[in-house]
Amino acid sequence: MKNLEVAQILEEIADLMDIRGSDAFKARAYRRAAAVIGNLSADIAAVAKEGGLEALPGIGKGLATKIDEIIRTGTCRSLEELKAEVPEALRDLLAIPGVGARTAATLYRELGIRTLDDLERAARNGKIRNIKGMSVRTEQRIIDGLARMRTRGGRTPLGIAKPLAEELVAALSQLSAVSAIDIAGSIRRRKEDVGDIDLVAASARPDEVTEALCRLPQVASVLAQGATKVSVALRLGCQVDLRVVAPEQFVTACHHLTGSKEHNAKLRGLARQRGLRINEYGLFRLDGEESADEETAGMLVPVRSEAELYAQLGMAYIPPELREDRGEIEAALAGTLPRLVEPGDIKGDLHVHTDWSDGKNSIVEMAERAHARGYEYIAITDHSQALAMAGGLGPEKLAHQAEAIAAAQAALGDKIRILRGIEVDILSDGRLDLPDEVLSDLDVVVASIHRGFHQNEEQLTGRVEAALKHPAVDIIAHPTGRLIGHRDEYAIDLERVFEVARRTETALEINASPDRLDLSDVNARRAGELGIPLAIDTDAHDLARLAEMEYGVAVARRAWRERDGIINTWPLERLLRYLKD
DNA sequence: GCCGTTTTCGGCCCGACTGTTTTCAGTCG
Repeated sequence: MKNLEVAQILEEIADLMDIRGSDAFKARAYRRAAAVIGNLSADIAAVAKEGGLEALPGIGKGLATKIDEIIRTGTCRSLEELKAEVPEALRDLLAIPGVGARTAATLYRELGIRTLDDLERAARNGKIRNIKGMSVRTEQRIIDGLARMRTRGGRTPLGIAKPLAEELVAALSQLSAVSAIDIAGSIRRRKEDVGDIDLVAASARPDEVTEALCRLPQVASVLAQGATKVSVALRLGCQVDLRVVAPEQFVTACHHLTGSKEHNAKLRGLARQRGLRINEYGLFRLDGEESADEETAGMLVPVRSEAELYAQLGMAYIPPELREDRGEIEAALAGTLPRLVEPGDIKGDLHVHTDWSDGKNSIVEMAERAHARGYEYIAITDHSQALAMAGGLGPEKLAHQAEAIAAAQAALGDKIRILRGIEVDILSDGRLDLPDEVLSDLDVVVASIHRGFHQNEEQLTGRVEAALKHPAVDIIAHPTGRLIGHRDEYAIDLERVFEVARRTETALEINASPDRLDLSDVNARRAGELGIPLAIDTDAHDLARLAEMEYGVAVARRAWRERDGIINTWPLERLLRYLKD
């Protein structure tokens, strides 16, 4: 039983409790435990075996017993009892923005709605508006929310899919039958969410490899199994396709299965013009004659790497993140591909939280970890006072924090520079949540919106515009407010934001949290092309999430960005000059 | 259900916003 699976079961219990109307604090305790286990680096089953569950924060006698039961049996009595009382399918309704536990319970009680289909039918037939406390507008919001969920349907966020894929690769690479194995598909291209996990293995004994995958503990069921290809469903609800090829076919198979489909199609057309043919089994010279549909027809042109493959087609190597047929093939032919920013270029993180607001770790801990990651600097940017629920800082607390930062700096010496910052709320009227003289005293001011999402486009854009024009503001964080698979961008005129950001030379953030990735690849590309400085920040609330920088860098790469356009690749001196201006 | 110790019971990040209401429940972060 994996940590994430245990966490999901605890989440399920909490959701069902909320719908049932149990004590909200009890449900919260389950959620807290789920989060603790989900973020745990140690294996929960091992912890349980050693009797260490109760040592974990938020887990006492009661939960420890239940977690034990879950690890042993895959479920627990209280979950089964809840399921008998509350239709499990009601949980799906919670995914709709604006529908919480109470609404879900009401919909079930009043209209017998259990599933998303039930809900849609009721909404379209105008049944919702008749419920006390609901209206035509509520009905419309539900219809809109449903439509959005459907288009997202079944996709897994990169932040979940990639670690899962890596786990499978680690397991399968142990096999003696496997000479090479790698992740392909949209995970390798670092798309923000993926339809399934694609793996490619090289082996002379393919059936041993496909068999091994089917037997992995993560696998719930086998969907299809052939000689060299197998599809399985994971217990976490994600599909995996594994393709096994001969070792000499590994490079071209990886390339083929990395895609995208559109990129490959264009590449194959180009190859054909040059008398070549590409498929998953290799690169072949056609020698004038069309020798039927035999896969291996023509003469094999050996390629030892993808770079060689692209070279054979007369173009520069195209990194996976660019393979979307968004102009990369033309650029590679012309030799004008950008030199993409790399994880190693990042010299600091300019948006992180500590235990001064809603973060988990101390200033020193965050700075130490940033140093361990090889950074030159880190900006401490806790929330401002308007976010009371996150323990936001007012002027006084901020002044105290300045002392703590100075002390941390003294303790760390010249290992890393700790910058004093704030993530200041852009209030509903566009003012900032702290006085100008407080903001101007800081090294880094990150401004962002945390409330009033439902304002109209004029209002929201106006707020961001006002923040951009504020002389103290250096970076606008998560500019569109989206949460991947959960909440759309709010109504904001990005073109206008870009125009003002360009004029004021204010940086826009690529928020690296896999929940956000905001700006998105497409928006970041547009911003970068306009010459707007970008900052890739993790918004980390604990040590582990500082590592999510890789996802932000991936977005920047998918956005065709080079190092120089990212302000936190700059050396400290240059960054400080920029922040001062 | 967890936690602390000024409390083994009674708190539990808590305020803003929204929409539907005439005083507030539900949702969100």
